[in-house]
Amino acid sequence: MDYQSAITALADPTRRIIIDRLRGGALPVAAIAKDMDVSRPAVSQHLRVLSDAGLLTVTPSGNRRLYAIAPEGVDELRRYLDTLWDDALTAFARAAEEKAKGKTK
Amino acid sequence: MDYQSAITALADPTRRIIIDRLRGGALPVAAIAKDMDVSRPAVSQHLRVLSDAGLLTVTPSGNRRLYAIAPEGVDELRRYLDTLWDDALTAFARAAEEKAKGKTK
DNA sequence: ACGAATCGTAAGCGGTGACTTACGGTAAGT
DNA sequence: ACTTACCGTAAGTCACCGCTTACGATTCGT
Repeated sequence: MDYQSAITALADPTRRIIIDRLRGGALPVAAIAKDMDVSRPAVSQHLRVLSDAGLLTVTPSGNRRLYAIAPEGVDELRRYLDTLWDDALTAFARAAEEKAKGKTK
Repeated sequence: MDYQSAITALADPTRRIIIDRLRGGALPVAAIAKDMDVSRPAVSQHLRVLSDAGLLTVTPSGNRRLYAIAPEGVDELRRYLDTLWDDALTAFARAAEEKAKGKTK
């Protein structure tokens, strides 16, 4: 369960832009860095972080390297948030119930 | 759609610990900061960030202030990750399909 | 009314992280 | 073979963020 590094990776705005650019499918580094307000090496560093977090897959294709979103990595985050959401809901429901009981007493 | 501040807030390890302590229900600041490796003011600052991100609700109760997880804030993150997950899956499937077609040709 | 408890905020400091420039390495084009 | 394109990495700088200490405000207890 390495959702920790995944959420840390997604905390950076630039990295979220990169992720958004990869929603349509795999892209090489140059295409990702095109028309972005940071340099290409900066994008490479971000891709490194995202890959280490398990959010991206890298497939060398001749001269270039194709980066794509790894569904499994995203799913880890999803599962963490699901448990958090469940606990929050049950706690919320119990608090409302106890508050109602306190009112009537 | 303020999932941006929510994911930034959850990026900090100390804030995730705070969130975990609130899974069972609402707690005052002193109870949250108890047996934690940071000072109470630090916890207050983190609670501030989490509240601003919409992840916590604050209800003043006399002398103390009760913090609880806000299900709606968590849900925003969930929805963001759901769309990301969907896009990642469709992109993954299409990539596999095109790769198969390339093989047969 | 006075002291204690609970909590938020201000000021200041230190460390981490994001960025740029510069460079090296590999593959493709001619 | 030589040049060009694509990409990762190293070194260095700088702003931001998390932490502590100190202080002030509000509320409870007696």
